[in-house]
Amino acid sequence: MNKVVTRFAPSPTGYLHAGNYRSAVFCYLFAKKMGGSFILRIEDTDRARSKKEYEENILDALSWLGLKHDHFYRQSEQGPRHEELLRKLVAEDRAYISKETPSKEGGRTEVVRFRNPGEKITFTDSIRGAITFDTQELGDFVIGRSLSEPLYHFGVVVDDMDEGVTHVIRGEDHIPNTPRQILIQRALGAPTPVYAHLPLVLGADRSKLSKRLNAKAMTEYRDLGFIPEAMLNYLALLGWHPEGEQELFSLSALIDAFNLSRIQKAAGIFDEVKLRWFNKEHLRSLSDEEYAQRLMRFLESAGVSSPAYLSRATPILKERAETLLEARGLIESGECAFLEERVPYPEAVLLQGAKASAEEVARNLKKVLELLGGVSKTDWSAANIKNTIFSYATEVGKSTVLWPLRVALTGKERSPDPFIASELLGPEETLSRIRKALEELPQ
RNA sequence: GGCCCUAUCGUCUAAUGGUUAGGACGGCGCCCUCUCACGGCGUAAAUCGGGGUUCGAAUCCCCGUAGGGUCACCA
Repeated sequence: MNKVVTRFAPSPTGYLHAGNYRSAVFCYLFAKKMGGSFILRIEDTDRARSKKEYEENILDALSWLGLKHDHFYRQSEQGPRHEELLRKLVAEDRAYISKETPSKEGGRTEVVRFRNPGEKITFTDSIRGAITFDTQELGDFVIGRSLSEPLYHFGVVVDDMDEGVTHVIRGEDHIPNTPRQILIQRALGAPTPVYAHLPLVLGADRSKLSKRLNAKAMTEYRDLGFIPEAMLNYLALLGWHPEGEQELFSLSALIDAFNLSRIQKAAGIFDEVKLRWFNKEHLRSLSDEEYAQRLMRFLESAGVSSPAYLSRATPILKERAETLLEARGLIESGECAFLEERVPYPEAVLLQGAKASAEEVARNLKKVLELLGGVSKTDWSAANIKNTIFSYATEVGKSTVLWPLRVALTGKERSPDPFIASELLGPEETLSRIRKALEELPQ
């Protein structure tokens, strides 16, 4: 069997949405699973609508997702080849120059039409099985505006042939295009690739994903603080399911598990809520260092400066934010500011949740100070701190110890627990803030 | 409208003739807990309808119905 070659062939006439990239994901996974190669082909034969900006966005999104192409083509650069084959078809009378009365603005008086033999075409779709069309009703469709201006169907067939594409994996909306393309293949003597038409990705309202109405550009998700691992994982599982119940996959695990036979036939809805779950999970599986790095880059690209305490805040952020944007929100709202400097608080807050007198709280904080003094600086971890304090706290009433301790450290009614706060603050700062709290209490 | 595709909890899906129809997200409830968050446990929730075939149908066939796609000198 020939080496597998798949291609993702978007046209740069707008920002691509999740459905488009889901096709790219499947093409990529299948090619890599089979040890084959993955082609990126920009279909820019419509010079009027194609824009460099959109092409760059596609490249940007694909590289963000980690889908590296093995070959890159720009359809507009195949002009001479397309013209050569278009002329060949005309010479063989499989196509002809047709006189037209332009039906709309800018219409030509001459176009190239395919001489349609009008036979029934049956092809086997790897996802849906046999599909039959009667191509009679297609008529002699147009394949070129002129001999030097090929149209979509012709360009696709020539390029797939020349690039050695063996598997065409694309959206279901291309099913009706397939018989025309097979007709052109036969006229050209080109092989017919294996077709796999993917179910569509729908918006929350069950309508087709549309850039204007309900779909974000892929790069917008990056700006919203989603990480590529999560997006890739989510996209792969939208319309495909591996054996077993595992849901969290890395790119290489996806390649390993992927196959065409477990692809869904029915359309699926793009659900941002589930995407958020994947994002949270993948964010958590990052090391603290990696997490801090990504968040720093995220803040930088948004023009926000990273606070000095950012890397220490990671454990807190990981627990509380599902996206990098939420992490940014926590930083900006001062959620972790206590790591930077002591946050002042009214005395009432210190006592509020303790439900105890100032004298009792002072006594407890002194005791905590004494206990913590016995913890070695090299063993200064949340677990050790908890062990050290907990039995005393339990004995005298947890809320009378832990609440004021936590407020002394974080200055807030609601915050991370005092153990993790102590760890992140370090021994000197922790002890100093407890002393400070004691000074402010009536003796 | 013609042609084509599809149909399991709200959503993503498992079960390829025999299961109390399973899992995940979300929802709800309980627990954990000094607060907030995290987490743990539990729970409600589905085979579009009607006919066949079969001892037996979510699964196979037919007919409906519903949804979607497509019918360009766009891709």
